[in-house]
Amino acid sequence: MTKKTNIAEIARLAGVSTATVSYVINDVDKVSEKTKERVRKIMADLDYIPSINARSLSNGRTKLIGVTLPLIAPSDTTGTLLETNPFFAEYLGEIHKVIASYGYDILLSGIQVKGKYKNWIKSRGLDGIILLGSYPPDIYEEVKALGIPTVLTDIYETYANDFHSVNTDDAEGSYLAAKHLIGLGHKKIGFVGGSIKESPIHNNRYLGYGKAMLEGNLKINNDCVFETLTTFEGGVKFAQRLMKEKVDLTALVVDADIVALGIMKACQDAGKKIPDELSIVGFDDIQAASFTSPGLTTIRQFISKKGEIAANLIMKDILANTRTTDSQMVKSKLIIRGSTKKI
Amino acid sequence: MTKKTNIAEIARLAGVSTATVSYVINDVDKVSEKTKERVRKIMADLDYIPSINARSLSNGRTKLIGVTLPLIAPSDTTGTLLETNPFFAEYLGEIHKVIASYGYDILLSGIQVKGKYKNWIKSRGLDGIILLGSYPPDIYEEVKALGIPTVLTDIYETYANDFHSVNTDDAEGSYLAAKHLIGLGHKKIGFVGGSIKESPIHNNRYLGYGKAMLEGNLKINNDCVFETLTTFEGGVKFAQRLMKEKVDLTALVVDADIVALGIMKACQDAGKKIPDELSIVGFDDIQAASFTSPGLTTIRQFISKKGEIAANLIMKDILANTRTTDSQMVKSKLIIRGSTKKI
DNA sequence: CTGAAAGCGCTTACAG
DNA sequence: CTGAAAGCGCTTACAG
Repeated sequence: MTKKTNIAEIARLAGVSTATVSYVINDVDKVSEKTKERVRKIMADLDYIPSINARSLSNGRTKLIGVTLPLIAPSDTTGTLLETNPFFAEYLGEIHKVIASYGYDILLSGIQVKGKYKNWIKSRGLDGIILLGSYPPDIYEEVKALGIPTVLTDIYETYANDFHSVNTDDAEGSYLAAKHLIGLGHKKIGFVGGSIKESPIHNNRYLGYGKAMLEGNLKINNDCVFETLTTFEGGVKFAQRLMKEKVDLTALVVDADIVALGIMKACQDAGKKIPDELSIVGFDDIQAASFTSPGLTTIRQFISKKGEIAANLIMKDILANTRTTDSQMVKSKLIIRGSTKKI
Repeated sequence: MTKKTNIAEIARLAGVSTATVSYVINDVDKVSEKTKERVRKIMADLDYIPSINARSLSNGRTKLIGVTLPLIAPSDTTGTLLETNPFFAEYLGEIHKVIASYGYDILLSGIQVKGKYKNWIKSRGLDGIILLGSYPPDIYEEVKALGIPTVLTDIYETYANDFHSVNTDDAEGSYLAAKHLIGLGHKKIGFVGGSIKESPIHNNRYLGYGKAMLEGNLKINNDCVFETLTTFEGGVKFAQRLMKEKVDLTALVVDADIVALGIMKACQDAGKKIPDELSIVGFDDIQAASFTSPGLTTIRQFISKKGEIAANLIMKDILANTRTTDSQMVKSKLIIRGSTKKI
């Protein structure tokens, strides 16, 4: 490895000061076109690339944005999360795409220990952070104290108002799902969701379903609302219970594709035909929703749209050095495949 | 925001020099236990966290590792890649897990323009890079010139010898797949793979299949070896052709799950029963392989194992400041689900 | 065991 | 339009 060329060497070769070289690098309008040319030529010849690191130290910007994933179970890692939930990968990728166009990079992390997270942000000098999913409330206090641009994703809690936030219109999504089933003539429609009482997201999805049922003059009782873990296994177990208890439903609004796929698989493995004996609508439109036969009718979340919005919100604050708090809602859309049928 | 406390302030408060504080931070064995205690106490009280950035500038280590994804099509982004190929997400996550335990972080990138990639590495001062998948040959020249620890993944080409490399035993994998089918009594077994001639990975998978066929005294002719795009759509199109041309095969060794899933879906949608009319074995064991009904019999790649190895190889070189070139091969394993059946 | 000081590679008022 | 110099927050020989 040849010794790294630095700004001093460029300055020496160009016969100017390091300040002037710096101005050229940053395209500060203080240097004559002639000098600029000369300096640029030398930089190109020496294949000189300024160190972002050194720049950060003097101007206080690292051009680094932290993206944080919710490690809930002790066994969760950023790996298992990225692997099992396609949402994160797509969101992450879209953020990367936007911020890379500004010369920014992403630093990935999960949150394990509370204080450690804050220290990580400080030690790396992150310019901003984007949080995916929800965390223990005190995390938000910590983040707020940091005072850096922050975007929250899929958070409905009140502290969302202290930051930028990006959401999917969850209620509208399951409303569309239920409406679709009602339009197909279904009357006994169940709802399957994650912890409805504790998670505002799941609760909103439940409310959208409820609204559609109400409009359709259909009854909701305790026998048609179910809670499961939001995993494939959760869906499998639910379906097994459903079949065993012979619950009398012709259709299901499921608030996550991963669960809907589990239900579908368990039913099919047991010989229960989808959609002939049971219509199913999912939520998310993950890639695998189109892999099954029949394909899963679902509510598409425009994840990349959300990622793009999140990235732009944070870049706006970083570049303008402001601390605004926008809240944006992204529409969802019904995608009809083969898992739903007229009754 | 309160003003950032720095090492000078700690030194002042503790009545020592900044050098001493630095020694305490780095746990250099030069300071008396008593002084250490005092300094540590003050650091804790002030919630002081050293800037990695500043440290990097003086010691030359950024504690940053670049992970690079192969953007092949012009429309590829890190996002679409992470989303459509679960391999990347899992690999990335596992690397993250390992290096995070050393206080390192990951910087993500795709390779679009050649020179830009090199400049990115230089400007960020990355301590090492891990490349997933294959790239145009000149990229390897560039990377080599950089002289930083580098790990290649799934590369068989000769330049792999200049770096660390991690591979799956591809040939063994499809050998196991074909053996399984032969054991079930199949004789007319086809192979479906990506560009067999151009990609050593696909070629190796093809060779494994060939070896098993040979051992089983089964014929391979041009009518039973097929090339497709390694995408879900590629699988769908192949299956449609297969059914239209009424190719006389009872089983398929497919060299990627994503393709196998496309084949299965197209067959099922057309009323062709899996595994009754056609047995299928995939390769990879992506998450969706267990979502379908029947589940996909496949060859599991131990992706997280590969990620762990890659991360450890690079950390070893970084910490010891060496440039070694190990080459590691990870075994694969047959996972039997419902897509294969005795004939 | 502890400190003074140079250095890492930049930026940025300030002066001219 | 250009430069001298201080500063960003650390580390690290070197000296004692």
